Amino acid sequence: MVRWEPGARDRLRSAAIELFTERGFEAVTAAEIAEASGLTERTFFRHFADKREVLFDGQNFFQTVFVESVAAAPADASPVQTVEFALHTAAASFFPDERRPYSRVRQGIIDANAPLQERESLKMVWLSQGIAEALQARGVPEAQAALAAQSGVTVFGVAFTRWLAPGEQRSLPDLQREVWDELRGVLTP
Amino acid sequence: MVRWEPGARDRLRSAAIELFTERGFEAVTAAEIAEASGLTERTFFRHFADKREVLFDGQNFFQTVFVESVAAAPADASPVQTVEFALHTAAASFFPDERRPYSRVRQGIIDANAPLQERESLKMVWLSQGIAEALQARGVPEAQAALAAQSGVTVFGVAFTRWLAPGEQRSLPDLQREVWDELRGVLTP
DNA sequence: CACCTGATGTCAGTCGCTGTCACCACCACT
DNA sequence: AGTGGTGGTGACAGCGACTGACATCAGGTG
Repeated sequence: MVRWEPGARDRLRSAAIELFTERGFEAVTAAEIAEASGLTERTFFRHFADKREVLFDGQNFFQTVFVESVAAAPADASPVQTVEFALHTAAASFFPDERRPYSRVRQGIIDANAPLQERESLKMVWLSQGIAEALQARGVPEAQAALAAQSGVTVFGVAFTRWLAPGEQRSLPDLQREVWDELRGVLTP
Repeated sequence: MVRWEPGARDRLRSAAIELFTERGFEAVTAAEIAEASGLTERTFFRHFADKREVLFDGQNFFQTVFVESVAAAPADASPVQTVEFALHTAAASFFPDERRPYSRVRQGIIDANAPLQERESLKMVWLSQGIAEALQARGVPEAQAALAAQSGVTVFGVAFTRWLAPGEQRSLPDLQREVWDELRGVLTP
């Protein structure tokens, strides 16, 4: 026997997604998510810093993979090539095609609620800053690092949206390659 | 004689900035801002959708100028040239050098508080979306529009940060031209 | 067996924010 | 002059997000 049912965090997360899908983010209280998981509101806030974070804590792991992949890129790669490599690596490991249905559900919840979009956009800023720092650790000057990192986040954002589009079959890394080419084409006419 | 003291909105905004600067965003309640303005908390929330918005409602005007400048760009300009033109126009009219001290104070408040950074990053997303829509209205395909718009927001962000740096003397439009060149250099080695 | 540890429950409290109703100058119209 | 509409405001009650403080309780450790 165990002290408590294990996996409280996971139970809270899946209960939250289920309830948000049914009734929308705003119409669900933290206490309800906790109750649906057999826990109390106070315990919910011990696992997640706030109600929105229950949808975003996985993103921290993605950022970790991304930043580590920057450090693992070939030493002779240019800043942008480094970001391309890291973005490809992180996307391939974190967003396999099996994850697409879950990502669509999650994105549907976010797209329906402005406060969730705020959190999402801030996480993208942090991702960009994390990549820029990792580039600087490789000796890239700050200005180039910030621009290469932000371009990588731009490409990720556009490619990710395309990946979630109904009927889309291509993998996220494939779409990222496509968007990189489009970005270069747009900026150099 | 007037019914009420006019300029309630402006009084709330300047009282808020003063209090935030003294004690930080979190340590100031909406009721205190209202009281310092000779109003009630309820009236504060009639003028601003939430406590953070008191620092961001001016940004809506910037976006309006930006989007209208996209429509006013020369008809033969490429998507990126259109964004460059609009960014230059909006920055010149909305961020003259006289505004730099105020912008520094405001940015200092935002940089010290994560929820404010969330709002700021969401406004940048909206700005990007607004520009992309204006480009599409000019006949630019969606994919190119999104990438050109997002690149413009990237350039604005980097240039704006540089504009606020201590000792920086150059104008925001000048810095934006510089960053555009850097971005092209980073992406096309 | 006593003690420590860590996840949880309980409770009270603050603050952001909202709905509702009343008030009260000013304005327009008759 | 009277009548009614309008819009900014005050007063009040209430909900939900979040926090601090303290108690509980089962398991591991010595």
